[in-house]
Amino acid sequence: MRIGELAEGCGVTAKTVRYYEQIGLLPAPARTSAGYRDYPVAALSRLRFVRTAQAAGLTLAEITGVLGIHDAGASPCAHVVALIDAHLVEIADRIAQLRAAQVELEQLAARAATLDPADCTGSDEVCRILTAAGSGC
Amino acid sequence: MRIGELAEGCGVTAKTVRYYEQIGLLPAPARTSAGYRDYPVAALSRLRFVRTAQAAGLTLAEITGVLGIHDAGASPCAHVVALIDAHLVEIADRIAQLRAAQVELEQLAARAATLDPADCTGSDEVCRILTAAGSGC
DNA sequence: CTTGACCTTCCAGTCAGCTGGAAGGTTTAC
DNA sequence: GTAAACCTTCCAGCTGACTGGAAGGTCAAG
Repeated sequence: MRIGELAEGCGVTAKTVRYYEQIGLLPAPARTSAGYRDYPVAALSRLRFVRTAQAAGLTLAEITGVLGIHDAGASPCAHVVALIDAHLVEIADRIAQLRAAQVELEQLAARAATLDPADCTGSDEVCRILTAAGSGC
Repeated sequence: MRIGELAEGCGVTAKTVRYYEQIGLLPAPARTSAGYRDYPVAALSRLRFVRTAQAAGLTLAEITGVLGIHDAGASPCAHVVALIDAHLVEIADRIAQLRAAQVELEQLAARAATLDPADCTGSDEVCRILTAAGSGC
């Protein structure tokens, strides 16, 4: 199978496949006499796995790790479960952060509605909507 | 005021201040005879504004825009309100995405609990926990 | 007078995951 | 035979917000 066929079969570009090979995510395939990459059918399922794992939120580095464990003949289950748990924690954190930002921005929007632009132009401050906001720094 | 003092006064590094100047976020200050940057006290409030706006979720490019409007003598209120609204939409989208990912991962974790690693080692698949997951590709 | 903390410029790299383009070789269809 | 579609390598760039380091100049304290 040539690279374009493999790529199309998984919804990626040939460029992406070469990139995956370059970073060690996919093994270097055999070559035809003309130097074209010649993939076995099994490459399809490996690449599909990569996309699936990526869709589940794993990074390419993590997927490389999972594949490495698999290729070493071991079962990556425990590793995968740990990765999933770690990602769940990350996602929960990120949602909490976004929620906080949301509350903050909604307050700013509410504040903006009470301000008259005409009151701001002469001010030293850049923008009164934002100035008193974070109060960090 | 020297760069280190300004930076420390706002909880950033001198490198960051130079970077902000480089991308046009902060104006180039006066220099001492030795070539050191010499900031007016007002630089503190401008830099603080940058950090506040950043904490509110605005990108440096957006903050540059807000400052530009201010420096041109206009009131950036309407612009700021539009930015805030846009960010609220973005945040809502992002939270929805994360929630979907969360549900997906929780299902995977639940599935993992029902699988026996011993069943996997001999398989052609890389990992049964993930394989049937996304079903995309 | 020397030590150390501070400052300067410039160049390059980090993270992640690709993507674009140049310059050239191969295969396939008409 | 020729045009289009495919393949190859290599190098560079993108996003965003910095950060690291080299090589050198300056300032304040003891």
